[in-house]
Amino acid sequence: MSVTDPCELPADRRRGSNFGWSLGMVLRRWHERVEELLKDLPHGSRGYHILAVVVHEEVPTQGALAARLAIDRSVLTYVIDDLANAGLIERRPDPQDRRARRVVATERGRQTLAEAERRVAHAEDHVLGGLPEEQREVFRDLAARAAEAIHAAAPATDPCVAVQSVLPPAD
Amino acid sequence: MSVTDPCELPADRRRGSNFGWSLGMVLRRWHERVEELLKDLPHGSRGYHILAVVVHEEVPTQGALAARLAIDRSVLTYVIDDLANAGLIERRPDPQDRRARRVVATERGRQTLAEAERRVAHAEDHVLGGLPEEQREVFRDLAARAAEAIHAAAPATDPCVAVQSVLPPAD
DNA sequence: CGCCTATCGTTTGTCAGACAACCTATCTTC
DNA sequence: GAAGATAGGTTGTCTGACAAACGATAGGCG
Repeated sequence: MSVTDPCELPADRRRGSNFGWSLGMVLRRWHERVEELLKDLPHGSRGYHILAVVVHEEVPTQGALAARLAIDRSVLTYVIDDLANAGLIERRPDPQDRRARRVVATERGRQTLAEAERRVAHAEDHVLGGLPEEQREVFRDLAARAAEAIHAAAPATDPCVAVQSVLPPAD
Repeated sequence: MSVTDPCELPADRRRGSNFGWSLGMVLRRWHERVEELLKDLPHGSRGYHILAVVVHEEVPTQGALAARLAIDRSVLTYVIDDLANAGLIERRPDPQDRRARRVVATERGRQTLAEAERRVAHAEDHVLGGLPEEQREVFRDLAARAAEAIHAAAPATDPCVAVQSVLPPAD
């Protein structure tokens, strides 16, 4: 096993952009940790995100919630079911529109979220352990702002990308 | 779990740490874009990452490659198959160990990667369009370093996490 | 009012990717 | 050379994402 040490590559640039890989790596680890921590929160990190939005933001309907989190409506259905069964949120009929359901947090839900957030914050520090303290905050902040911007510009459509082969023409 | 958290969280994070969501958001968009751009590179971003490592780093064997990218060996098998079929890399028997295969890039593979990297870099700027120019580089850099650290500390095991319910005791 | 279309939430089915288990060929050790 | 370890490959299972269809209700319009 004589591996040329990968650390001897000084030029970051030479290795090309491994941004996608890096993000995937960090996210995967985040997921592992959080999923472990929130084992008995219904649907783990999924449930966590949803609960967080329900508690912290005033999101009128399930549809709006799906839009806010950029997840599929059909997913919301059963996650909310289970969060409701766990007594963390409630699904109430909207008096103005009987098609819609308003999702509100229970007190238990609020408590649970608070505890979950403590744990997740801790886990995140662990995940970002490779970065010095102050840079973690920077990273988190940049991620949040990048994500927010992406989410705002939701339609992923960008007609200006001319789809053309990466491959050089066959000789 | 005594909780006067030593690291008093800034009010910013009271809104809940949506770090995981943010990362997911950015990564998802990255994926969409890149997958589109590299449509005819076998296995898209997957093939891209593998090709990048094969070209830029001296990775001895398939197993080492899998370890480097932290992906499953069984995935490598067919991705490499297809990259090889596309004439981008070659799988050569290792003269020292006939079990092992050395994976080397072809000239065509190198050209293809160069083109792919151009496109991906462009796409990434687009994905990070919500951040001002100089912060994008910071973000990329932090991501890379965080990921590298995570990858170095590969075993996700952390015995210090006491698995305990997030939910408050049922009344 | 009766009809038409859009929207909300839900259900169902399909598909791809992740991962474990197993297999064969080869190397290493004793 | 027999036993166990390791490289690569194959197979099967399971999960999660997503599309499509559905019932219920709202709003517009004749």
